[in-house]
Amino acid sequence: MSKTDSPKATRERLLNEAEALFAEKGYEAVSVREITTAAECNLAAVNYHFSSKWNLYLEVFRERWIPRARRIHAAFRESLNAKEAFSPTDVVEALARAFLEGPLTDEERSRHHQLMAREMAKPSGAFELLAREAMQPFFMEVAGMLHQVGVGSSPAPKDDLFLNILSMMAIVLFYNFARNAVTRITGKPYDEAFRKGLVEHIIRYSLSGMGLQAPARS
Amino acid sequence: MSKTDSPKATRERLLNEAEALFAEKGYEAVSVREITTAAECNLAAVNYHFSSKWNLYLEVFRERWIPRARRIHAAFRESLNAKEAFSPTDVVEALARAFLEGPLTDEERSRHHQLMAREMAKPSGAFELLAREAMQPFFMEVAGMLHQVGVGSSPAPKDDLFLNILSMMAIVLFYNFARNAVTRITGKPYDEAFRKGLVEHIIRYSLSGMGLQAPARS
DNA sequence: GTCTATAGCAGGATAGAC
DNA sequence: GTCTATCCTGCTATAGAC
Repeated sequence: MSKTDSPKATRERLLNEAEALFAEKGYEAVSVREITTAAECNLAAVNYHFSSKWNLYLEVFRERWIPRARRIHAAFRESLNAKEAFSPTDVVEALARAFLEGPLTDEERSRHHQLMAREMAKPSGAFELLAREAMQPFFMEVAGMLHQVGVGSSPAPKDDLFLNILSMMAIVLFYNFARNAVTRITGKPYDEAFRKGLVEHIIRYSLSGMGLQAPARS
Repeated sequence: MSKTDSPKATRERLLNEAEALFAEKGYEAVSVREITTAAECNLAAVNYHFSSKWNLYLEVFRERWIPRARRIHAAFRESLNAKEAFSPTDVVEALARAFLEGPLTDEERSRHHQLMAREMAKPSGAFELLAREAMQPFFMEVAGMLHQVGVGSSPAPKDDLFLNILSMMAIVLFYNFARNAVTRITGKPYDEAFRKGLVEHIIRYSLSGMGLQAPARS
């Protein structure tokens, strides 16, 4: 890349390519050479801009993952604030839509959940960041909302509410990080049409799972 | 290890330690040196017994993962065969119990699902094996059973049945491969008591999600 | 800020003694 | 079957020219 590109261009390209590669293959499976080649810059650029491969990884979470999580959370809140009052059903639907057809492009969604799944499988330094700054607070916020509107009040313990939300998130995560497997098993391509059907499925499944709606069919 | 150990001992130890390490860290993050140290044998043993690190990885699936999957599937069938007739509810419950309190030890369960999650996130040569030999046939078997007893018949399309089963599997997978994250978020240790509660939760959530049971509370 | 060149080390694999 | 010794490749990281 020529020096006439905007000054931060290299750093930004490195973050982009690094995120894509880390999401796809995992930290150890990606080499600095691979990243700098993809970013069309020199091998030494990673150490210049981020001082180490490991810190580049952390920076991907700080500068890309967390802001994106916040965008999703903001989309969720907005769609609820658009209503004057909301029901538990509204919360679940807003949640599913924010994560599955919210502000992200499809590729961003895939990356986002792949990185998340990898950190959940084997938490590294990045997981603490991710949990503290995004997951934990958002999880509590949603739990509070649902509790306030009557889900998870007695006789159902709050523990149950936690598991209900977790299970819904588990489904959202799964369909995003395991796209290859889903395609292989269902035999259907993971395209726009499939994703649309998924959103409906997940909303219905989660609502019923949480006991918020009578089964659609008996 | 002394030469007086049974002849296959080294090979078996290698498979055991390799599986544990691959499950915990992923293929690339584990070195042959790490495996042979854990197995208390010589560095060259991997190449002697398995010819390459990659083939050791595949062998872990062939000789450990697939047989274990079959044990789970067998436990599932047995618990249904014990009944003279079974309902859709029985199928879901048998499914959950086979995977969550079936024939595996807790550590085996963790390994099993970690390896599975890794292959689903980024399928390698092992995924094709795993899908063809275990997941795909079992998935079809369960779908057939549920369809036969009336789930997923019209007006609900069979596609919906597929997603219903997938989502249940997604939840089972999640709670096993993301134990650290679950513990971090819920604040509860992933112990025997927690697991018992999980089984009940997953059965209830999945049954309702599939529209098989009225919500337990309204 | 970007490059080349290279240090320094860890990785997988193999040859050959025992 | 198991070991030691070693090859060679690829890795991260850094020094220093431009």
